[in-house]
Amino acid sequence: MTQFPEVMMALDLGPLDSHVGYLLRRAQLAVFADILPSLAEHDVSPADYAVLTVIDRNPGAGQSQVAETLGIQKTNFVPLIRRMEARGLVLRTPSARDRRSVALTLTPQGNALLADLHAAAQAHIERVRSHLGSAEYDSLLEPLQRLASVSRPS
Amino acid sequence: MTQFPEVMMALDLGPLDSHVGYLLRRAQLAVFADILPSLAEHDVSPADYAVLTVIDRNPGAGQSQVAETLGIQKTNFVPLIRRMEARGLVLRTPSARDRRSVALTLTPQGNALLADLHAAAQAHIERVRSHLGSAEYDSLLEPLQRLASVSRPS
DNA sequence: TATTGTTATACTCTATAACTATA
DNA sequence: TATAGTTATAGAGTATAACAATA
Repeated sequence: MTQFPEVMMALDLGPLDSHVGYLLRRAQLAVFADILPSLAEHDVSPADYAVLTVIDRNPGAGQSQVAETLGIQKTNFVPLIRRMEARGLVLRTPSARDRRSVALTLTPQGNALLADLHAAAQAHIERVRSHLGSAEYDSLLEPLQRLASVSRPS
Repeated sequence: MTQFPEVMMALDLGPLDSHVGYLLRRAQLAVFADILPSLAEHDVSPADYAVLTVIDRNPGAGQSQVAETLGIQKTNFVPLIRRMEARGLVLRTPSARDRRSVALTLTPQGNALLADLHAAAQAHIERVRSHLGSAEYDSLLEPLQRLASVSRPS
């Protein structure tokens, strides 16, 4: 016979426990919770990390291009990138061939910080990978890429 | 799920294109974007839908119990549940055996609305499923459940 | 002492409108 | 006309502190 548990009994989620949207949301929060402290040590948000990564891989790209790639509105991108410039992580240089746009590049400090962030991210990914098991982890990436590619801005 | 045309040349995402956290985030936004309009027609948020579902499956559960199950802080749960009560979707009855707590149940209107929401959710899930293919979709749920269960409150 | 529900509040994220200077 | 960047602002969503009533 089952006895009443001392801790609170979890409630029934019903159809939510196999709802892809609900599961994606909770899984994303759990995964972010794992890497958040490592990023916070460097005073960096997940969005900051993504921006630094994209600038590193696309030096000279314009603000709106970087913002749109990451699904960040250009209007919300301004304070984010300005803060990084103020921290000496990013260089904003007026483009010569299109004087409306600002070309983004990493400073040496930005590059050094990004190296630390990549290391932290790799350790984080290994934790997630070993939590799931390599096979299950690997099988996860492709479908997520297919879903993620839908949300690309027009 | 409708695919948006790509106007601009996409920048290189570097390691982000296989970063589980980044992919989970973008995938979650894409999937939510698909169901959001259907829910909005009923003036319901994803959180609202989840709350109604859990109350339906656990009639008489207390506020904090429902909130904690869904990872919502009890303090943020108050305006949410009060709005549902005001809309006539939820009944908040003082518990007899613990006069601190408020037992939650659905009204007939809440039940009727939830039926519509479940239908919309089912149609949404079918869109996602056919976008990914059944096999890939099915292979996605278990790892997501494993990840999502990490964030369950202790 | 601990827990349930509550208020007030602040902070982050995200969204919209409107502007400028360039193209 | 359209685009890159900007400002101001409003709305969500989420977080903490503190409290009253009850256990």
